Amino acid sequence: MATLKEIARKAGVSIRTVSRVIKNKPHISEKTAKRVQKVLDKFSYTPNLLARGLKAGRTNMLAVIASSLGQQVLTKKLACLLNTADNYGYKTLLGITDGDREKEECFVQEFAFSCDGFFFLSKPDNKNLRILEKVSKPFVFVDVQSSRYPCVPIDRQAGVIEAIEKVKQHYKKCVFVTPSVDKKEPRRCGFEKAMADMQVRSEIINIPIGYFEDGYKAVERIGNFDKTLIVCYSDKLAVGLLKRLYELNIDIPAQAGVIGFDDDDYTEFTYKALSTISQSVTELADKSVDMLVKQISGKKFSKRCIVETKFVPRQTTIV
Amino acid sequence: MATLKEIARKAGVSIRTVSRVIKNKPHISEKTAKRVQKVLDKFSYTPNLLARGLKAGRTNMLAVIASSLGQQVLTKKLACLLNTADNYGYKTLLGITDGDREKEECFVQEFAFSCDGFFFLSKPDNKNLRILEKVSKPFVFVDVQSSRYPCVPIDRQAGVIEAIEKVKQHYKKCVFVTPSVDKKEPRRCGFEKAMADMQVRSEIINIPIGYFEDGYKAVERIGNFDKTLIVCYSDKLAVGLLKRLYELNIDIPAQAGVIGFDDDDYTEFTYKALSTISQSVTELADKSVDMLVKQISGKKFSKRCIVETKFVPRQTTIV
DNA sequence: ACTATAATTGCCAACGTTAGCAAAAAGAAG
DNA sequence: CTTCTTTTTGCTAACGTTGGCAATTATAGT
Repeated sequence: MATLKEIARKAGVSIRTVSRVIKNKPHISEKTAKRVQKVLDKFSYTPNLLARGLKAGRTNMLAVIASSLGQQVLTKKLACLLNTADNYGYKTLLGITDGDREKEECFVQEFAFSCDGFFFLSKPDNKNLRILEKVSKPFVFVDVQSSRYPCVPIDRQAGVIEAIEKVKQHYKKCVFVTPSVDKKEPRRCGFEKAMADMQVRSEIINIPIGYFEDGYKAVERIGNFDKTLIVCYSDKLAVGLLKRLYELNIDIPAQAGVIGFDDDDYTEFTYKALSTISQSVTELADKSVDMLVKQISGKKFSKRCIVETKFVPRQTTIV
Repeated sequence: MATLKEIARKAGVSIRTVSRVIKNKPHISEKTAKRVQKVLDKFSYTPNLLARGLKAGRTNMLAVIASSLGQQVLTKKLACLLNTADNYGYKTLLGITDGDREKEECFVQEFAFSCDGFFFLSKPDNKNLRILEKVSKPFVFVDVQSSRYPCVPIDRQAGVIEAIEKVKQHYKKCVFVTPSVDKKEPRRCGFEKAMADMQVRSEIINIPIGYFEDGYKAVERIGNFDKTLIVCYSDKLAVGLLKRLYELNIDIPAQAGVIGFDDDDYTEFTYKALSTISQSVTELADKSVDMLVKQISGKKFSKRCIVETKFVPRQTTIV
């Protein structure tokens, strides 16, 4: 862990000269450059990024604030974000908040000087917005809809509508299972819009959370299965539900069709491969990183950039 | 983003005094302290951690170098690590290498000054060990067995032996399905040891990778199912396999028993809940963080600290 | 050989924080 | 009103890097 100063001494030149070699700046003779380079290599010099960051006022690091790593899609988004950021030459700090706004605030403050910008994999909120204002660093809300702040939302509503459109003719009744009570939640809206132009019975079932178990239990509340299409808020929900349908010996996809959301990797290998709605995670990452990097470098950028979803029909729906 | 200097000016005192207030140091009158605190609050001062780190030579950050975020267990380990580190007062840098040793090297160099120590969620290797020596920062290999370096290995062998012991009396034949060709791989060793004292036929089936699909395909190579116990290298493998067994209408757990490894969250909700071998992820994180923090603070620490596994019997084995 | 010009190199302050030490102010004792 | 002690406060250098500017050296032109 040699410093510039030590290298300079060993090479018999000044710090300034070593710095020039490192930064590949002109105004240096080839001979000196070579000699210095040799010493640099020998001691395998690594620049101190703290010092650099302090001097430059920028660090080439981005921070990701996420609420958890429990959801597979979320992890996928994170992985893509890191990968894309790396391709843009940015390293990454990670803060997991467990949904705790205090922690979120704390991370933002801690990271404020150590990074050039923030990604939020959680919803905006008065608290984090106020903090963000204080630290005045660029930020992007990933997978969030907002009219006021830079964001890259996912069009879940369209995904649900597309899926239902593609399979509706085979079913006589449609059920939407969701843990969200928010009437504006996009998946729910999608379901309701799709129902509007259909002559079938429909129902919305609210369940506690969105976990496997809740799906499993939700089956009892759906009642009879006679060409019933079950649209689920998440894949986890759908997979739990699927297990109960197996136990009840219900014929899938004839008696009951099931559609999940997220395209988790295991859904292709449930006993009946789950039809689901997939989000383009790489596109999400690309757009988010692009938006943040543009902000950082002061370029023009559009504050909102929608990512599409896609219906992936498999064995739990009739095509 | 006010600095000490600005605060000092606004409060009409010197930098040194402000610093004293921030660090809660003595030799300051209560009156002055209060006045300064007020200004600090007003401008919501946040210390510049780059400057602090530079001065102090330590940053209260740890770096995690992981090969990928694709595996659910790996993500769980990462999440626990971050959480535990946070409880110890350490923030975290994250580097995903995709198994690329070059990238690994690059991350270590980049993070060298920005963190106080490293976690490796990947195997040791001449390359990373050499780099680590150069940067001379403490490190811990998480979920890795090594006799020379600080590590927290998981006793997979014992897990497999325990699981087979508990169910063996019900089966006439045992099969181990693995993507690893390494004869020393702990799960394989466990299988072979367990077989040694059994009067049953046994077989090891090697498959390309360890993904769902490979498990699905492996079924054809197992042949007939007459009280056959299938022990899998991973849950993904087991779940893929399970799907094929469903399609072939094989009675589980009577005709075929299946045991996975990892305890991924979806395994509880496959059509037959998967019996699996679980790793204590929190214990792994606790021990790893403890080991690294002790190293950093120069305390004594044991270089090796084994984490146990536990058989979780569910519906795919006869108990 | 002697300037004039160009090429190469080095000094130094700054980024924001910290802590040792010295200076100043306040209080106590004579 | 001194003098001595104690408390409070401020000056300053350092951490490693960077870049402006000045200083030095080499090169060319007379």
